[in-house]
Amino acid sequence: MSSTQALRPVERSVQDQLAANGVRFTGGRRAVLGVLQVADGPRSAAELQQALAGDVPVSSLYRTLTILEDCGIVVPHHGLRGVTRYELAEWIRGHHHHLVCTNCGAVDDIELDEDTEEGLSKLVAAVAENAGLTPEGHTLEIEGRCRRC
Amino acid sequence: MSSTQALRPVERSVQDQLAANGVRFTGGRRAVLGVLQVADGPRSAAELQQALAGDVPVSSLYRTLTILEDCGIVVPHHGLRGVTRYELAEWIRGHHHHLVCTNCGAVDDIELDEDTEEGLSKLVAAVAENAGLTPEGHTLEIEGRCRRC
DNA sequence: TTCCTTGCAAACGATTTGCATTGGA
DNA sequence: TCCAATGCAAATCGTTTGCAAGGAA
Repeated sequence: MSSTQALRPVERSVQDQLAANGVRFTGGRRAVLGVLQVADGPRSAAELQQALAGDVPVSSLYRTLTILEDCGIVVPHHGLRGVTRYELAEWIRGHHHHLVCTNCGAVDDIELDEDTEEGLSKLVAAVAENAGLTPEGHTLEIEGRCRRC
Repeated sequence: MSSTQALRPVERSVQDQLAANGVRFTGGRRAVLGVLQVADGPRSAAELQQALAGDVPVSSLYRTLTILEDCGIVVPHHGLRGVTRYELAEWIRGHHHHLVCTNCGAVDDIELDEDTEEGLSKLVAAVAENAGLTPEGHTLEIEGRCRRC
């Protein structure tokens, strides 16, 4: 079957982005992308491996993640205990922030309402200018105990 | 000589805090504290080792950092490539945020003015409550190219 | 003397890399 | 066919831990 035909818009954009870098959109990469698309927060290589039924070697996972990061499809998030978790880039997933559990390290996405986010952006711009630096982005993390902890 | 007499206020508080945990304020711990006091951003174990002239074993450094963290003297910051950097806790260093260079990974401290910080705190409280989580803290990171990059 | 602290080396967990094989355009 | 992609195993890197020696109260 022609997988090109069945592509959803996001996958189409990703495929284009990969193609622009001379990289193929293979089954393994598609699978990782699929998990990240339905995830409610960043995922580590180990978590991805589990989500993918466990028969994917870690080396391939890390290579996939590195490629996707280089192509601007995913971004890394460095959380508790040196574990790196990945999530879809902002142009795919939208801008958002994180709730980080200080106990178990779980990370959940949150979106701020428009007014709040606009206020935050202005704040960031002002502070960055003050520091003589061009802001490329910002991250707000709120720390606390998640419901399970 | 009596080192107790020469203690600056910060060191006095730290000593008290350590004593409350049944922990001594030894030379090694004093040295690490000294480096962090003059640092303009979080420092990793490797960076501390270099700053300390290199003759301190890493295991001791990590143990020192763990102890200081347990006693609430320093807090960890997880940055690029899974490296953990430590900085003095807020009650010593004051509440602040970070400028992170997207190119070289350097982290600089920044302080927001009072109004801005108050606005941010309210925002955090509102968002956290909305998410059913008690906020214990927040981190705002502004990303961009630092002056050198 | 009694613990706390330190040093050294081995152990660990996350991530990376070399190399041979597989697979798609 | 040709080069990217994958699997496996070994290597690396940051960090942790067991154990014996050193030190302060």
